[in-house]
Amino acid sequence: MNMMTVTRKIPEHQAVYERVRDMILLGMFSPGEALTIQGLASRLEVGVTPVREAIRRLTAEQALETLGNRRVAVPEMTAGRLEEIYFLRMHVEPELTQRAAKNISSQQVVDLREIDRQIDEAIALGDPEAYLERNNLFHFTIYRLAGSAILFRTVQSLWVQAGPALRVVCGRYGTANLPDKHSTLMDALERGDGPAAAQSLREDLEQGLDLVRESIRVD
Amino acid sequence: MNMMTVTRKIPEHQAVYERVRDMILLGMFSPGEALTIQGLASRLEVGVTPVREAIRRLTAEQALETLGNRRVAVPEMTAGRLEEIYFLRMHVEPELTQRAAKNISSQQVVDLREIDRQIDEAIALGDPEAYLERNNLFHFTIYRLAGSAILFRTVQSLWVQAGPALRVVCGRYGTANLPDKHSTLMDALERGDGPAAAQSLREDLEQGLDLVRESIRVD
DNA sequence: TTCCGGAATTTTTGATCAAAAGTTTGACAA
DNA sequence: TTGTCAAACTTTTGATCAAAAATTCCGGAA
Repeated sequence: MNMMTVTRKIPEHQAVYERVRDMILLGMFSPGEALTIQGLASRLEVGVTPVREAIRRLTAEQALETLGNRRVAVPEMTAGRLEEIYFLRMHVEPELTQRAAKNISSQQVVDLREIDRQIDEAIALGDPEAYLERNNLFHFTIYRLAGSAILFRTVQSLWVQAGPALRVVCGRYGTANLPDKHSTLMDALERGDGPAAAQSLREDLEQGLDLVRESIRVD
Repeated sequence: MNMMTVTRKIPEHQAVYERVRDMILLGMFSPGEALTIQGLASRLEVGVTPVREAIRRLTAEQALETLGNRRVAVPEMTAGRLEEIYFLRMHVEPELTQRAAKNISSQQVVDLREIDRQIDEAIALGDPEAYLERNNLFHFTIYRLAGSAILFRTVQSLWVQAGPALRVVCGRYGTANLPDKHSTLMDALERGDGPAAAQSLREDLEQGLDLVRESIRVD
């Protein structure tokens, strides 16, 4: 048995997985960009073995696609892929939000409002990096409160898949007209009104979808 | 360029991944059972490296869970997990079925009817292995026709997660009262009636869910 | 020029080894 | 008997190497 609650040192492959996933999530690779194991290994200054394992996880999550010839790449966003991703998001994320509304504390609402303030700040400053990072934190803070591990990880995978395309949108149109349905969402969460929270989220998603759709059409 | 369509030799880690996934899918491990990399490697008569990569993919798909202490195990089925899995299945699988209804050919309907006959045979013979294998083939043959890669892989992951619990159900109650909503489903597919096909599938899923719910409650 | 073929280079893949981490066993004390 | 502790054993992990596979590069033919 293990008496103390020890801070377990996480394995390198796990750390590498998280780093690369966050890099994809924040759009640090362009859609279509090919990744090499060795390239990542030298870039991240780690051995090649942990990178291999991280890559396998990311391909399993469809964050990367295998190119047949033993290579992996960030998938190109197509209209079909986009619709599939948002089909799922549109079903799962409102549900998670609704579940979160049952569990949220008033302190957590305060914290969320602070994160939302930082989002608005990032939009005002035109800082897409910060926007994506804070927006991600905002939503996943809520989703974690739902206490639904399987739905949570499914949504995580969907965000990673959408990440590169989202980044392109921000780069192309700037942060000026990015959606902010967050205040009505938080009002609903504060009252513990699950259905209303879910509805706000649907609208938030719909807005995001429209932006990406537009950006796809242009290509 | 590559003129000929060559039969590319798949890497070992890919083959191992598929083998272990199918083993989980067919319930060859019990819920809660711990798996070791070395154990799998010697059991499958392969090296340890490919097994490691396969394990990473399977944990990413939530087919296996990491036990904190660097070990992996087949997750125990809980009421909460079950509801989450079926929440997703209930949204995604009818959609895939509906999409498939648009694309299916009459020859493919004939093939499906043959698979369904084999399912009935397996039920009659009380052969859970064959039942699970053929039932899997039946549904995924349909899902593949939808031509929706992301939804397809999401459902694949959900089936692997449900696999061990399904196997327990078959083992406990036998194959006698297993659902067969397949004939109405195929009639709908044959007419290209997407909504009706989706509805049959919902009923099929509901029946399966009830069975597993029952088996969880007993534990 | 463009296209083809093959050498040179790079990358992936799987085995193997040593170190780190985790589990089991068994002796010994209470 | 029960509980504790350390030694023995097993497993995971990450680096490294050789072989296989893929890509790039380059010279020569059309």
